[in-house]
Formats: sequence, C-alpha cells, structure tokens
Amino acid sequence: MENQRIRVTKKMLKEALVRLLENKPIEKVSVYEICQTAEINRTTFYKYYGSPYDLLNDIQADFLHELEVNLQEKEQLYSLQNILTYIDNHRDACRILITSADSDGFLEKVFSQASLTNQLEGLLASTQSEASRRYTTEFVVYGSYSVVRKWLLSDQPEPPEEIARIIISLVQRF
Amino acid sequence: MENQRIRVTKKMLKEALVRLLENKPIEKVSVYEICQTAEINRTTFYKYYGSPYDLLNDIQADFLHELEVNLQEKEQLYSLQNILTYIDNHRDACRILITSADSDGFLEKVFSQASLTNQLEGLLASTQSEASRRYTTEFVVYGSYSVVRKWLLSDQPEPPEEIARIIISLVQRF
DNA sequence: AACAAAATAAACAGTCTGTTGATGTTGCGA
DNA sequence: TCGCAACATCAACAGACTGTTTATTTTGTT
Repeated sequence: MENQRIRVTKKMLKEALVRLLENKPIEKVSVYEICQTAEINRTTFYKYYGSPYDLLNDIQADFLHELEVNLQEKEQLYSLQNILTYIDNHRDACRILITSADSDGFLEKVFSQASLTNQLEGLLASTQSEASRRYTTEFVVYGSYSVVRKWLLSDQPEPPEEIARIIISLVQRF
Repeated sequence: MENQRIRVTKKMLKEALVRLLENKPIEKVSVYEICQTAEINRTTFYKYYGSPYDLLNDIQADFLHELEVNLQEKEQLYSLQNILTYIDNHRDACRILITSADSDGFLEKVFSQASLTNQLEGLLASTQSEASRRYTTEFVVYGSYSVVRKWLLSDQPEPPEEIARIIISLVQRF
C-alpha cells in the first residue's frame, strides 16, 4: 500500500483535475495547469503520471473500485438496477467521467465489472446465425449504453428503477 | 468559388492530414507537422484553418458532400442499403473519419443527411409513453450506429445488403 | 504583361513539455 | 522520539508547438 504522503499528493492532483474538468474538456487541460491548481510541483506530477489522461484513468479506476466495494458491502446483487442506483447517487462524478473520457469506454467498464454485459447477452434468444448474433449483441449493448448516457445527462432524470425497467424491456425483444 | 490555387493548397493539407491519421490519432497531430508533410507554410495553414480538428471537419464535409452528389447523380433513393454501399466503396476514408472524429458524430451526420434517422424512427411502433419512446429512439439509433461501426472496422466484412437487412430486422422489433 | 491574390520567409513572444541535479521536508520504523 | 529513507520542491534546461506580424516572392486571371 502506498504511504499517506503519496495518497494525499495524488488526491490533490485528482481533485484539481476534476475541478478543471467542470469548465473545460480534458484535451485542453495541461499538466502545468493541474499542478498550479493542486499546488503541487510539476516534477511530482511526472513521478506518478505521464499525462492528464493518465490521471483521469486513475480517477476512473478509483470510481470503479468504489463501486465494487460498495456493492460487495451491501451484498447487493450486481443487478442493472443496483448499478443505476449507484450511478444516480454519484451523478456529478459520472457526468465528468462520461463526458471527459470516451463515454462508451467508461460504461463498458462499469457494465463489465458488474457482469452486466453477460447478463444482457443472456437475455438474447439464441435463434440466430453466428454473424447476425454478433451484430445483435453489439446493437443491444451499445443501445443500452446510449440510454444510460442520455439518462445521465438529462436534467430531469427518471428514477433509476424506471430506466432499468426500460432497458430490460428493450433488450428482451430479442 | 475558390480559385484553383486555394483549392490545391487545401487539398495538399487535407491529404497530409489523412496520411498522418493513418499512423496516429488526431489529438497527437500538430499544425506544424501537417505543414511539414504537406510542404505548405504554416502561415498559410492559419489562413484557412484554426486547428487540425478544423481541417478534419473540412475533410468530413467533403465526404458528406460527395455522398450527397453521388446519390443524387444516380437518382438513388436515400435508402439504408445505398448508404452502406457507398460507405463500403470508401472504406479507407470512412475508417479514418470514424476513428479520428467522434464516431457517433460522424455517423449521425451521414444518417441525418440521408434522412435515415427519420426512417428508422418511422419504423418504431407508437404504442409507448413519451419518456419510454424517447429512450427507445436513442436505443435504436445508437444501436444501429454501433452495428455500422463494427461492420466498418471488421476485417472480413459482410456485403452491405446483409448489414442493411440485419439493421432493419433489429429495428423492426420495436 | 500587369496586377491582385495567394504563398512564402523569418522572426517574435509565449505556453507547455519532459527531464535534470541539488535541496528541502516529512512520515514511519527501529 | 529520533534518524533517515522516501518524498516533494526548486530552478533551470532544451526543445516542441502555437499564433501572429511584417516584408517579400510567386502565380493565376483578365
């Protein structure tokens, strides 16, 4: 485990980046700027990270880890609804992650960590040709991502239970 | 209409960027580099474009324009299959556009120019609540994009007619 | 062939990167 | 609780790239 000093330093860098991402996209954020905001020496930044993207990755990893811990603690099933509820409780963080990083990439990780992708695939009927089936899976998975994204970026979001219901009903048509 | 000299200059810049994009993502391409590759003075670049993204946009616009002209010339219907055939005939260009620019953004423009988005929505049943319907549309549209993307990036792609058939059959379930 | 439009050239200040070596500062185990 | 290894800072570096300006040369059009 990393010692306290490192953890604090990294935390300050992460918080600085998050603050910056509220006002501009990741591609316009410089290492220089992050360090000024965090009041951390630039040399120190390079000790831990190679670029702002690298730092963002770490933030994403933290989020995924917390998600895992949270679900385990509560002994919750890795159900779609539980994931959506968690996301709903961390809207601000998720919005930053989904708009800054490649959004499909982020949702893919969230879903895959919770084995949701498998679950969605499991709902599909198996009465199709191999090629056709591969495309069906793609369609359903990315269609689901798009629903989550739209919901997450909406200003008057429906409750997570409703979105879970909608997604399940969409996927079950196949 | 722009005179010949300008057209040639812009063309060289576009070709240079395309060549560079075969080896690296747009965010790592500098104006400097484009101009060296194109053997065009950097000052000239700034006369027409503000950034590499700006230039890429112009390339995308050219593609969309050619698509339109092509479909009009052949008096073809703006059908899904015709669009997919056109894409299939310009695989290399499309792959660069889809991987360099935001891929959903690109497909959205292609589809919308051909009024395909409307057509897809038209296939949807109208027996749903307002909210649920909005999400269904999102699901279907982005699901379709994902199929096209997967097909386009595949090494042994199916013929466009088959993909058109698959997409239609997927959308028709709703 | 003349001229206006376009492209080049050289130079500028300025921002950011990535790395170095020397110098402070602090948390943790003995 | 104290010493030292680990960590953070500081200053300075060469170098890449950005945007812009001013003066000069080339070229297409009429």
